Amino acid sequence: MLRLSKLTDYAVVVMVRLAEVSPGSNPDVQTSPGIAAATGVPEPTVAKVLKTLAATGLVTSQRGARGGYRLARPLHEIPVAEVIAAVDGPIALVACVDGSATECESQGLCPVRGRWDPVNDAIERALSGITLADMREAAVPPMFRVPAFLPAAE
Amino acid sequence: MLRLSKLTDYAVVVMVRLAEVSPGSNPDVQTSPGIAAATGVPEPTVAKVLKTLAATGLVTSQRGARGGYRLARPLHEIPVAEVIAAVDGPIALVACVDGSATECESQGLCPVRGRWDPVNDAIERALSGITLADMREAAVPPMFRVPAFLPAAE
DNA sequence: CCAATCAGGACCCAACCGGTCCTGTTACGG
DNA sequence: CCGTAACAGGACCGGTTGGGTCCTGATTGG
Repeated sequence: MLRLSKLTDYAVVVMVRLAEVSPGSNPDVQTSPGIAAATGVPEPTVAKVLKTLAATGLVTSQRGARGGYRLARPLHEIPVAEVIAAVDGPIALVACVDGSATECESQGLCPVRGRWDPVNDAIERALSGITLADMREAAVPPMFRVPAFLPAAE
Repeated sequence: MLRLSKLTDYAVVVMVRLAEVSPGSNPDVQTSPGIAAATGVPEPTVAKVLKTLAATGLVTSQRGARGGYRLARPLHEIPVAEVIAAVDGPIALVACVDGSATECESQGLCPVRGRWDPVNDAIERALSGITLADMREAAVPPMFRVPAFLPAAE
């Protein structure tokens, strides 16, 4: 249940990687192929995710040669809710949440008419309280952290 | 995002209807066709949902002639989380939550290894705090409440 | 004994998601 | 000034999964 798309998962991975950018290294931006190599996520998918994130302003992009992506804000200022909303669309568990009044065919007797709203709100709040920084800190013991290498393909 | 299946929505509708059972009327159980007629949800779908709910013990069933379904517990004792878990399976946002260690192909560098757990837990808690009774009370002004009639089909 | 109703499958269709690719457009660097 | 590297933003296609229907038992009341 509550299946959120794999793309969202990738988005988190990519953004965390974006934050782990070489401390004071050459460029302050990272390219799609670079991130793909570092994370193991297929390159086209990385590009797609990055483009989506850039469209919503979660990351900023630098076009042209020597271009790349960069975090718009530090990890601890980015709630998971924003990432999810950016990739998967707005937080909404069921089809008839608010906007679409024309949806319900049996509108007269639909007993949940907007009833999921408190649930949505509760989840929204829960998700807004967790930032990407929290996700980086938590879980995974440091011993499992890999420095980021490996060409991913073959 | 966070798309939960339409079946879950139906489940809530059906269970609320099950609770709105005629106060002290003829049978204390309701049949699938009856609920379908009252809610507008297609009858086979209602039957399917009811069977699933019965399998998880959220509703009890009476077989044979004059049989039907009945709530196992009052609405205010049933958190939405239980309904969701019953219909849509366990609460898990991403594929690699805990059990499956063989999932991650690029296991060595998967940077979110179990990182969604706190998020899952937060949602789980949020969902456990809301009961079906809350959903019935909230939203929808009483003026929109319909007594339940209409054969649904034509 | 018959009819009504639940039980539990199998099954099919459609929508959506994941993933790839292609064609601009921008800007750095020589 | 030109070539190249990288983002932008589509279109597109295939696989998976959920939504929905139906059929065949099993059970119980009249």
